[in-house]
Amino acid sequence: MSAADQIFAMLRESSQSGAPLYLQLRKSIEEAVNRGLIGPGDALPSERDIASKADISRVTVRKAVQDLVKGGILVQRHGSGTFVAPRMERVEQSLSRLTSFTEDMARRGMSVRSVWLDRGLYAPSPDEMMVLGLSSTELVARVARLRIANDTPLAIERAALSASVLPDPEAIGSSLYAALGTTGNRPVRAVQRISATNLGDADARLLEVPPGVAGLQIERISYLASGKVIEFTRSVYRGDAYDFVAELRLTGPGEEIRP
Amino acid sequence: MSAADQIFAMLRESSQSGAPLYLQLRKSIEEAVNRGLIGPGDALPSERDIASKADISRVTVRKAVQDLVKGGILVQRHGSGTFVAPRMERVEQSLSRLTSFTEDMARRGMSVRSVWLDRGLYAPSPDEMMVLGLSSTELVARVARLRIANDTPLAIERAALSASVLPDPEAIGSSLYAALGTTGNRPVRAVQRISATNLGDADARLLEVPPGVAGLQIERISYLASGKVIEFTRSVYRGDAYDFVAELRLTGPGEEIRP
DNA sequence: GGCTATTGGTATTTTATTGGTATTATCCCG
DNA sequence: CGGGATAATACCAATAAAATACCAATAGCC
Repeated sequence: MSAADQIFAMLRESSQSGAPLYLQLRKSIEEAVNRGLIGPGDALPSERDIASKADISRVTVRKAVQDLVKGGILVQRHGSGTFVAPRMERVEQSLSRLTSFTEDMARRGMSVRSVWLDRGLYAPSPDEMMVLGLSSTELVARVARLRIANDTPLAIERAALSASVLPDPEAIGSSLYAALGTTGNRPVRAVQRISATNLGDADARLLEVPPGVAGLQIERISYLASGKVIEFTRSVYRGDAYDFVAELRLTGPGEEIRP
Repeated sequence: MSAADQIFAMLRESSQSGAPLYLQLRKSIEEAVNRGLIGPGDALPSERDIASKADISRVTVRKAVQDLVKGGILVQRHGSGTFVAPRMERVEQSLSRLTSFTEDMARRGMSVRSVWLDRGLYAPSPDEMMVLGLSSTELVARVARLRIANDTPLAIERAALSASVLPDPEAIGSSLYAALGTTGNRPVRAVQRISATNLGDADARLLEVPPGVAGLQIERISYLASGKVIEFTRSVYRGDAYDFVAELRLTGPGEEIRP
């Protein structure tokens, strides 16, 4: 059975799903590539061949193929054909996003849980008054938790918010942002600072590592659409067990595709 | 059980409560999002589908959905569907910006200079052969330098490239990327990994800090348009004197949903 | 070298499905 | 009795999915 036939076989299997045709086809091709049925440099059948064999329109085939070209999985050459892109390593698209802790860990197949270290209303510290724009008569809501993946403590998150946007810290569910969303106080922008620090005694004990071990420290200030500061967060991640991955892209001229 | 079914299951559970229908539905959807049963970018069933399955009017469904849209939890696109709102995403940062140590420091008003630690052609290590796709007969170009701002050593950068793209490491001027650009080997994409590490003896001595101090470690793999790996870099920054700032923002609707 | 079949590239249109809106009926509570 | 919240009906408008027809570049043959 030829590699091309494998695509059609997979396509027939999924033909009951009710999903859009181009999505089914895209998935079939993607799988054929991922399983190595067709390797880098191999040619796909022509768009017209795929269309007639699968009994769908060529434009629909094209839509599927185009998506994969945009994703860097396939390469097309006018007048020549469509080929599997000759790359050695494909980057998951999710890497381009700075994901939340829970999402990120779930993607790595880890079970995640949190332990509350602190949840309550306090008189604000001078720092908090300044960053959050509070007066000395207002209160600050502090939320701190230990994040645990597969029974290994990975991070300590400490957030400070104005009590006016989070009057009842005890009522937070699993997501702080979801709780803010229901009251219409959703942040739309944030500035984040990543640095390295040696863990202090208290934090090291919580993270179950010796004091002095390197940790990633992330400070974040979140803003509402109005520009008002809504949240200040300082998190510390165990340096040996967690790291941040980012994908960068250069845009502009010179993006010609290799012959 | 599909994510959509989860919503209906929760809805049935609460159907005895006597609360208004749209409140029950709103809560069901909210919980499904908070628990991660449906993640950012995922589509909800159409309003008509929800209405018929839950056996309530579409306007009632709409009332519930609208509340969540106002709260920023969901996003609707006319003619397209209802989706879970995207979370904060990283603002695109140009490759040159992150790598250009010189520029970054100049912006902070510091004088910058570099000291070459190593520049030459070597037989590749197994790691380098694998990442760069070299055979054992090819050579690898290694470039290492100590970056100094205001007479304080701040970072050690070690890069490895195929000798075919950088035949003469000695000829590099101030910018590695400029040297690559002139030979047509400009990277268009890079994947970068940020983590924390305790500095070893050698690196600590170069950076003039005690051994064991926390450092930011950045590993980067750069790709050409063809997908070929062109460069592998590992840099260590002094954690106490340098940090990375990233701006995040909430992207609006209209982005491509998971290819 | 030039012709031609074959390849990908593009514009336009049709149709089904989606969210958006105005109007009306109903219930509860003061 | 009225006012607000709740819910249902019927219709409008935007979008995406898919098909048709045609344009343009490449490869390969003569």
